[in-house]
Amino acid sequence: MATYPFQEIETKWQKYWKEEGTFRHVSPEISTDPKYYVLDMFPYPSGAGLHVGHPLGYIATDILAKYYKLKGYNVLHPMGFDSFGLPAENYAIETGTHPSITTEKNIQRYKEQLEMLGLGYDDTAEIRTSDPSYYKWTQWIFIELFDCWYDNKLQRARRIDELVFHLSKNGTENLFAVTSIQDSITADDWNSMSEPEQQKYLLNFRLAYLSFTPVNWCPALGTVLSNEEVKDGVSERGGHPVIRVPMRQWSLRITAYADRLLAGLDTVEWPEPLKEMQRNWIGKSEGLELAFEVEGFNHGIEIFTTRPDTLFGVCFLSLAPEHPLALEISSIEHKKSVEAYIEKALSRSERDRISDTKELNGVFTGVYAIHPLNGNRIPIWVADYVLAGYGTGAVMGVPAHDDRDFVFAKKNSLNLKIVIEPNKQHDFNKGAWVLKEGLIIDSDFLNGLSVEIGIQKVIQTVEEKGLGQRKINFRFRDAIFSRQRYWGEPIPIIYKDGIPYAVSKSDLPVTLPEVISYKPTGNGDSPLASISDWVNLPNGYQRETNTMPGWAGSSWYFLRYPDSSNNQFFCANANEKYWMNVDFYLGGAEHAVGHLLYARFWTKFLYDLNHITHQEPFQRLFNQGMILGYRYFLEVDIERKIAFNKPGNENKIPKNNYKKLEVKQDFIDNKGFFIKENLNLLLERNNLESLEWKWEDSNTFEVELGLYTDKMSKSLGNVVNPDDMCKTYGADTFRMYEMFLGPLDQPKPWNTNGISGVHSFLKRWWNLMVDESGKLLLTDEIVTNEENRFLHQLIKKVTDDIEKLSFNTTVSAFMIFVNKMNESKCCKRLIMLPAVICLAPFAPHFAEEIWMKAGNTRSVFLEKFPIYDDNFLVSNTFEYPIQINGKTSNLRLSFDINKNKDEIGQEVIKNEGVNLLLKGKRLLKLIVVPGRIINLVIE
RNA sequence: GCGGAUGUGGCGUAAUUGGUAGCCGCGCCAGACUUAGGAUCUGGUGCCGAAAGGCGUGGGGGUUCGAGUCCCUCCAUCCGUACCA
Repeated sequence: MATYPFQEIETKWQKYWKEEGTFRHVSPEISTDPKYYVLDMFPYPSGAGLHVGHPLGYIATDILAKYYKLKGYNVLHPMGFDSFGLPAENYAIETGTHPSITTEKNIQRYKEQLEMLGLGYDDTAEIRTSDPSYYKWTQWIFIELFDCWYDNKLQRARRIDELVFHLSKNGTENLFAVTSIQDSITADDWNSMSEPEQQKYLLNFRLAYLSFTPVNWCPALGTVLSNEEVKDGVSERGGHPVIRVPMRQWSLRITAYADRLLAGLDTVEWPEPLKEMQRNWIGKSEGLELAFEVEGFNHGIEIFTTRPDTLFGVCFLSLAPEHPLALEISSIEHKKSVEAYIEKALSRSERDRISDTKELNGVFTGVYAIHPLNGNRIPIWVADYVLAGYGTGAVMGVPAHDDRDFVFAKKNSLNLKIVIEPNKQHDFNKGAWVLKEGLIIDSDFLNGLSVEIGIQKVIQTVEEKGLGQRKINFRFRDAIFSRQRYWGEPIPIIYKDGIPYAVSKSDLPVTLPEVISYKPTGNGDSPLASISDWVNLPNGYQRETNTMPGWAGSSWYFLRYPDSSNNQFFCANANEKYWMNVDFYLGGAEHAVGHLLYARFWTKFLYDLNHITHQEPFQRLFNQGMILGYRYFLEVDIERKIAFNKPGNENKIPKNNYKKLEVKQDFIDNKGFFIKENLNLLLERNNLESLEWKWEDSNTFEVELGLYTDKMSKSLGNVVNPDDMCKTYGADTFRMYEMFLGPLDQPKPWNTNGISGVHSFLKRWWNLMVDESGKLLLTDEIVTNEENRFLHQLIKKVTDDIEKLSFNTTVSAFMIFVNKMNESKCCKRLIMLPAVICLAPFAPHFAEEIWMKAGNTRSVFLEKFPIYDDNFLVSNTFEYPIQINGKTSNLRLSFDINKNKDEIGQEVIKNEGVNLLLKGKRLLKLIVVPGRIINLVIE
């Protein structure tokens, strides 16, 4: 029997494709074909190399790319590396190795692995974010952001020049700009400002701006993080605590684009849950902003509410600890306690804040506000459940109709006033009535109105009286853009007397200088700050020493691939117009609110400046499910010193006695059972006394372990590499097996149990077509209708399934096909060669080898994908299952496919077998669904 | 709390979108070839039952001639998010 020489053919064709450039894209100047741009999410080249989870998506996009190529498209399927980032830098801090060296090594390893899998990435398009020829353009885009402001009326970014012109003519009159300040100025005010004053003022408008705001400071990483990089109060990378401290930082005014980021979601084909996550993250809410006067002060406190209908139910006001008026208004006798409270609240870490979200504490300021509509006196409190960064940093407390206000009022013995009539069962001793149902009561001119109408009426009244206005707020914040780290893009800014100016575009890139130490200084300066001859320019100016965050380079990289070596522009217009946007983008859902939001923002911004022609970067997006790793544990009772032979004892023994001991691979035999002799060693590893232990069942030799499934990660030690699999079974088997595992979007634990089945399928196909001497057995015999039907069923299935990304079912369709062909030992040219073309996207080396053996001289990927013919798919009879009252019987009756309902019905009634089934019962109804089923309804 | 997803044999899964539940593969059982098998081939394999037959898509209810699929309700698991006024 011939062996299937996968090792030999895989290296052979990988080399051939590389030399021939088979999978390179064609420039739009030359190509007349439609384009197809497939993209994988940008990987960070980590030192661990690829694990089996990464290729899942890469294989899927590779199949798409190869399929579309066979369909006649000009395909761009590139790969690059998001090569700036913390791991390489942390490694540099530990070892002194320059991050670029580590990064280069890791990239080489990634590339080898990708090639080993037969992934046909276009090597001419490869990019790296840490390459100066790339980050030159990242810096260039930053300068464009610095040079723009956002016009709310035109709903687009405009040049700062135009803003300056407007200010000099009209001041802020008729200016609908997104800005950090509320004050209005006149043209005279503007014109009388000095140059530094003007520049300072303009920072309130620039889309890349410098501001002094509370930021997520991570002492362990020595850097500031964006909201998207903080999870549960700790850093997403490394899990270090994060605290809020005010610092001078670069931010990007992404909030200006909030509405367009929301609206754009309706134009793209993304999974609905992902769109929903972005909508929630942006968090648009409509409400009323209004001012309460403060007794004894001449300025009021602005609050924001989405429930203005409950305005008459206000029992207190709460200010965020950071609120500028919090201390100022406090009465003399309360000043001390307020001060102490604020100090304590501000020094708390984010994690502490989160850990007691149920505890709503606060402190009374000793002063009262005046209700703007009924003149009532309302106590003002300071409370840290009020966030400084949202709305106005102050809220009106309506304990009867808001959960938090209810808890706060109860804790601090404040009043509760009911202004919406709840349903009868509701008990105000137990909680607030928060539903927007019921009629308004005790509220002057609102009495008897519904919530919905009440809201509109209050807003209208308040606006008429000039007390406040309708307002839309967004949950998400401007993105903090500076990092106090070494291994990132330098921010292209220089300071003249403390005022930031953009580096001239002709001086880009601002390259990263060499440093002696990669360590963050810990006082908020980046390592760059210590290189004084880099920082201090000959003309007396200073360079910005912060670097850009990890997401800077990935926010526009998809625009670079179509023209990756252009050094005149980030992407020539013709190339951008032809290739963008990305037809198919595949990656994990973890980028939902970070990368995907920033990339959309930069795309819209570049569109506003006419640099590109598309507003949305990714037309169709798909999230692959994560591949999970297994870890194993053994259950023990530490009190009675018993080890269990089977998992599932958690609830059988007292909680304090129960323990799960993690078992590493070295204590597990090749059937997955625990090796009993290792019990003592395991106990010692877990620092347990190992004497006198017993097995629950000492007679059974096999010990089943419990399973944890979690994300594959180096730290959990559950990572599986594709390398060994590829060596044993070959890349084609590995590719098909990963696809065979199940639907692409479902998370699934990695499990190699089935890989031999996929491998023997390929072997069967090989043996069907190739004899022992390696010669192809193709024949030119006449093809039967049945064989044609099997072939065309296959073509149809593959075509349909690829469009749906249902690759697992495609693999099984190939298996069914080969099983059928094997039954008759069919090796006919007209059947087998089209099937090989179908297989090519999935098992490219296998297909290429057979294709070339068949006497062809150019790659199978230069062929045309076969098209199925419906005429071969239909058979002329259908075997109807016969149901009695909806239950399927054993009886089957064949009828011509073209026979209509009535004809079939007539014959069914006459049929002997049917009458036997009826057992003499009366037939009430006969249902015939042509091509599907026959159902007899009897009494 | 809120939002989303998922639940089908021992396991991974499939089901023409309301029409024969369990395709394909793993595992398991039996057999063939073999010095040997973690190779290959053949047959079997949802569960209960000797069989006839009955039961069966997380649980309960409903719509329908007919429900894995639609509706209501409950449960479990996973993911995201969290004081957003």
